[in-house]
Amino acid sequence: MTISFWLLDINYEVRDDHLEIWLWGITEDDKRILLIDKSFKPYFYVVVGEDSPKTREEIISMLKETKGVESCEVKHMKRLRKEVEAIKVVCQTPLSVERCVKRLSKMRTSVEVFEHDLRPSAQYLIDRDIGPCGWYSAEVEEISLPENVRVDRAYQLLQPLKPVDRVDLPPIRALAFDVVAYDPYGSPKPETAKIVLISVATSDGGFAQFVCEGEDDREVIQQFVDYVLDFDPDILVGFESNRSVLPLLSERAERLGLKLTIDRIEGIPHTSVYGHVSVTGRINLDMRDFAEDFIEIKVKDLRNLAKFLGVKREVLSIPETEIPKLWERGEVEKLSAYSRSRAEALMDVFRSLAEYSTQLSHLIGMPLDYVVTSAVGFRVEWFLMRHAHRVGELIPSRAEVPYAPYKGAMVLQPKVGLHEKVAVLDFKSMYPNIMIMYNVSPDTYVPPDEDIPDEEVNIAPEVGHRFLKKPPGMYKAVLSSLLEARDSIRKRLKKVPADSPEYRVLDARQRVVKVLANATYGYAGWVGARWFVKPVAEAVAAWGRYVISETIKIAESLGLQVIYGDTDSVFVRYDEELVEKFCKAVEEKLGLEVRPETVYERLLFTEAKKRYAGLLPDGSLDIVGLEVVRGDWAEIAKKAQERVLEVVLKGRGREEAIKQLKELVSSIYSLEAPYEDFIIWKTLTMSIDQYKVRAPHVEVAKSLLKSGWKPTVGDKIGYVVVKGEGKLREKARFFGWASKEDLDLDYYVNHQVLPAATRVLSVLGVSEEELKRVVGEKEGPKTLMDFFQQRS
DNA sequence: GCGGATCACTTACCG
DNA sequence: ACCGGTAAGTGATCCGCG
Repeated sequence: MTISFWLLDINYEVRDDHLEIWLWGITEDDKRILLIDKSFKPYFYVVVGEDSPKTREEIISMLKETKGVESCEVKHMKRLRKEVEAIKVVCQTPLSVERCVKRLSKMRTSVEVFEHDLRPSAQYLIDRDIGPCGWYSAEVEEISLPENVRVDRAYQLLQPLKPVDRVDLPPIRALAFDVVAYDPYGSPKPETAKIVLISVATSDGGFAQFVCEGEDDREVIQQFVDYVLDFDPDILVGFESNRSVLPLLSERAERLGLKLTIDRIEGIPHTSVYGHVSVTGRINLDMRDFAEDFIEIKVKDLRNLAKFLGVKREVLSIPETEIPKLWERGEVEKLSAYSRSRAEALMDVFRSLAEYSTQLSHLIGMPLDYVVTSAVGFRVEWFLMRHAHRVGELIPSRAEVPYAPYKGAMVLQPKVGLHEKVAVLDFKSMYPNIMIMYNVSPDTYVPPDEDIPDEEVNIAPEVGHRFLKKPPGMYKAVLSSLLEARDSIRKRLKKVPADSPEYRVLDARQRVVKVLANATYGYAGWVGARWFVKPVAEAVAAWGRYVISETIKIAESLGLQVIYGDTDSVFVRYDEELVEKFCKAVEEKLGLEVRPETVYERLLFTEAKKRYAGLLPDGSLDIVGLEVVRGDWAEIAKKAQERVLEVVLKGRGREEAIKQLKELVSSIYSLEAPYEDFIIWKTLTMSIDQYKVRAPHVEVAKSLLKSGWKPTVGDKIGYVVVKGEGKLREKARFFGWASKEDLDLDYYVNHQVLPAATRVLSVLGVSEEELKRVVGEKEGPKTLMDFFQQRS
């Protein structure tokens, strides 16, 4: 029989020394199914070196007598530019693959192995060219449900899956959950914590809450498990569920003698690659991981993510350190409202990202939960591996390569000052297009020791690396398809209102494709990449520098004054006619498309590169690189700088800017400004003991650690600076442990507000000393007496 | 032993 | 666990100084 379904998840099982691929799907008529494919065997390739003391035949016979090897077959493959004869070694299980590779390495013979480090489910998806989150039809035979498997029906797959041409989503059931834990000693630890509250919101509008009433949290956890099994979600939606929530729940359950059987095989969640928690048969999505894709969100909490995605619902916020206090005081209602708002917001967040994430998974071909968790480099690599497989290119195994820096992009020194009417001319996807145009790729690179006529290669400027003009390399093929995908998304984008959440999601999606295309260059220079070839990255950067310097020459020859430039853009005095002429000339001479992306009414440059602010025609400000857009400055300083910028760019003069700054400073000294505006947020990028200097946020993290909290790598530490003697690090306090009255206001004025404001005002000739003097003056009426004195 | 100059470390940004 | 280029603050260290 033939069935049609949407592929949700994939995993593998080894039964009686044989591999089974398990495909979890959703059918059109809302049934959950499991398809078992017993036809797939894990495999790897061996290429025998020319200098190998052992012949290919000897190696084949050695492999054939290794336990678990099914077959060895010599296949004609490609390895970079060369045609090679590779032994395809098909094994019974991943374990037998491992065994073979170990034997080969012991032989001390010159062989290269390929694909031995791909997990079976990954190899299956690549081998069969299947992308998760898409529709497929399958020839199947219904079988009885395997033991403990919780689906409507199970099948054995008889023939390879065939893709079905439809893009809609099936009726996905999603369950969002929020967990509140109580630990008298700080961060919830399995030994001392108890789960006191779990809120659950479902895609059909359901809501439930389980509150701890007894001695321990046994019942709460059991109620949650029962609810999950009863609702039977396809997707579990959580926040920080990978890093903390699910591990905590699992361990608590274990300690209580319970099993957190929330998957579809009556097993328990298990941590797999990249710290992701797998729940077999379902997709476990941690919305915290999504936040990483949105660079606009500085402090990546649920509230900010929801806000960014246009979620209307209010997300209540309680600092982590307050939760134990509330529970101890019996303020369950507060906690319950807080948790409910989070679960429901999570559901909303999921709704607004469902389309985006599934498209991403399908486009890259990675399972949904991995694609969200994985770093950009792995997404690029996955995409490349699928392409390689299609064209018979061997996928290299990951190797350890030492770090090798190289020269990157060119950045011009900006012309300091306030400029009128400035156009920014951007190259459209410069690096990808350079790679396409000059066919720069690992499989087109010609090493220096090879003899080849000059007319057959493109030679990179400065560095001299050579790349075959023909045939097209991997990067050219892959990038062309990505750029096309982006264009089609952008066409859809134009049909959607610009202020709708849908617009933002589509926009994010096209950005992901763009990021993926742009990351291909970064991938090429990443030492961890399977296809790391330094000359590829080096050549692309060199061509980039060539292109931008030629572009500057063209601009200047046309009489356009270049004010600034960075990597793939030039800033020029705007002149409609000249700019048009310029774009044409660049395209003609360099073969790359350049376009005026924005025209600023006014633009301010300090002497620093990568930092400027411009006034757009619609009256809004575009601020780049300055403190306003940085997440590690106190809000109060950012506000001050933004105000000053607005006044200056809108031409209201430096006196007005200084006046507004004075107002702001006095609002600091009078304690009118809200406490949150004084918090400085900095990321803990290493574990605490790895730091070589005692930075303020690290000292604060240490103090948190002392009182039982466990700040972990990646956490944003929020601190304020309080009155007192000594170094800054001695005056930094966790924001939850200080109040307005403790703040060292002079620090904020002299080290936050004034430097940020001076950065801008110095362009207009105001020095920090002058500003300090002016701002420090007594301003405005303070008392009745002052008031009358001023008027007289 | 002190205080400014310089270096090193750290974070976050740009494209 | 994507690249190099860049700014900027704070801590750590250097160095002259009778």
